[in-house]
Amino acid sequence: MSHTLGIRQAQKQKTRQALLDAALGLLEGQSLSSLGLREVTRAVGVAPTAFYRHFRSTADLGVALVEEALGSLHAMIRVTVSADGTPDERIARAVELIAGHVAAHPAHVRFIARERHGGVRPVREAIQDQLARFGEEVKRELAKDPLSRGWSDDDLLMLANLYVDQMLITASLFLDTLEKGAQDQRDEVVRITTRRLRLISIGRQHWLD
Amino acid sequence: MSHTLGIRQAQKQKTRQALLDAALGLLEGQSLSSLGLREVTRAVGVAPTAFYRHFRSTADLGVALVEEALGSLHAMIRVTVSADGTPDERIARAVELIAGHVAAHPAHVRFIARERHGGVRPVREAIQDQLARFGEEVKRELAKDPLSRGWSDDDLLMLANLYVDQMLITASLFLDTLEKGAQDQRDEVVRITTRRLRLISIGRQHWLD
DNA sequence: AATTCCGGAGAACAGTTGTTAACTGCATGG
DNA sequence: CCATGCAGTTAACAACTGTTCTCCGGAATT
Repeated sequence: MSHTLGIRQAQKQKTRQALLDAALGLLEGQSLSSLGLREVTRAVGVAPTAFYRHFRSTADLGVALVEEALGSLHAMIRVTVSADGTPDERIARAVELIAGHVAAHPAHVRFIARERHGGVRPVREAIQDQLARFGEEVKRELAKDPLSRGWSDDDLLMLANLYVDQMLITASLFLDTLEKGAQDQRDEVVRITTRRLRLISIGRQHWLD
Repeated sequence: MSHTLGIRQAQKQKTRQALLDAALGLLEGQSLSSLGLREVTRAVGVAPTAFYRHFRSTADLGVALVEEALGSLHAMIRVTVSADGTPDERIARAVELIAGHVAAHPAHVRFIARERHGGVRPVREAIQDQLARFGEEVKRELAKDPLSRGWSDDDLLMLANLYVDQMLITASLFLDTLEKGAQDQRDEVVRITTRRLRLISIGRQHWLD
C-alpha cells in the first residue's frame, strides 16, 4: 500500500488541495489571468503569505490545475475510442462517457475550455501538451482498429486530433446545458454530437476509396 | 455617400476607436476579465473617467469588440463555403481565406478564441450569438449545393456548425504559427486542415448511403 | 531531550483599481 | 451671438493587489 507520510507533509498537501479547490471554484466566474492570490487564500481562510509555500504565482497554480484536470483522464480516453462494438455503439458510448465526465467534474472542464486559449501562457502550453498526448494516445488506439488498415501514421494522427477537438467541443456544449439544467437541451447535444461523429465515421470508412 | 457627421461626434468616435484598439492590444497578453479600465485609458492617453463616456464597463467594451471582430465577417463566410469548383478547390480556397484573415487581423482572432469560453458572460453570449448566425448562414449556403439534395434541415445545420467549429480551430492554429513566424509550421497547418476538411467532405458525400 | 526545520501568521510597503463629484472648454442649435 | 450640451479633465475616496520581512509553534531529526 501507499507510503504513510508524516502529519507535516499531510497537512501541507491538505492546504495545497484547499487552495486548488478554492481557485477552481473562483474560476467558474472569471479567467485565471484575473485570479488574485489573496482572493484564493481568503477563500481558504489562510494568510496570503501561505500561498507562497505552495505556488510561485497564480499561473503556477493554474499549471497544477491542468495536471489535476487532465492528468487523470488518460485512462478514460482509451475506453472512449476503443474499438469494441459497432460504430454506432462506439459513438453512443463515447458521448455518454463525455456527458458523465462533464457532469462529474464541471469546474475542471470549464477551466480547461476557458484556459486553453486563455491569457496565461504557461497554462496554455500545459494544456496543449496534455492534448497533444491525448492525440497520440487516441492515434495508438485507432491503430488497433481493423478500419485503420492501410492508413498512414500521419492520417491517423489527423483523425485522432479531430476526435480530441470534437471531445472538447462536446464537453463544452454539455457544460452550457448544465448551467441551465434543461434536460431536453442535453438530449439535443447528444443528438447533434452523435450525428457529427457519425459523419466523421463515414468519412473515415471511405477515406481510402 | 455617407452622412457627414459633425466634428463633435467625429472626435468621440475617434477616441472610442482608440479605446477599442488599445484594449485589443492589451488583450493579446491577458483575458478580458483582468482588463482594467484605467489600463485602457492610460494606453490611449486619456483620463480614466473619459472611459465612461463610451462604455459602461470593460465587459461592455468587450461586447463592442465582438461586433468589430465578427460583425464584418459575414460576407467572407459566404465565399468561404460557396459551392463553386471541385471539392478540393473549395477546401483549398477556404483554408486560404482563413489563413489570410488570421494574418490580417490576428488580434481580433485571438480575442474571439480567448473570450469564446472566457470569464465574462455577456461577451461569451455575444460570441455565441454571432457564431450561431454564422451557422445559419453557412447552412443556407450549403443548401444551394447540389450535394445537399435530400438532406434534412437538421442535418444541414449540423454540418454547417461542424464547419464553423473547424474554422475557429483552424484560425487558432494559424494564430499559433504567427507568433513563432515559422513558415513550415504554417504549411503543416494547411496540410492537416485540408485533410480534416477532406474527410468531412467524404463523410458528407456518403451521408445518405 | 535538545535542536533544526518549516508551514503558516502578522504587519507593513507602495502601487493599483473602479467610481463619484465638480470642473472646463468648445462644438452645437436656436 | 448667445445659451445649451457634452466629451474630456482633475482630484479624491476607500478598497484592493503582490511582495517582503519578521516572527511563532510544532513536527522532524539527531
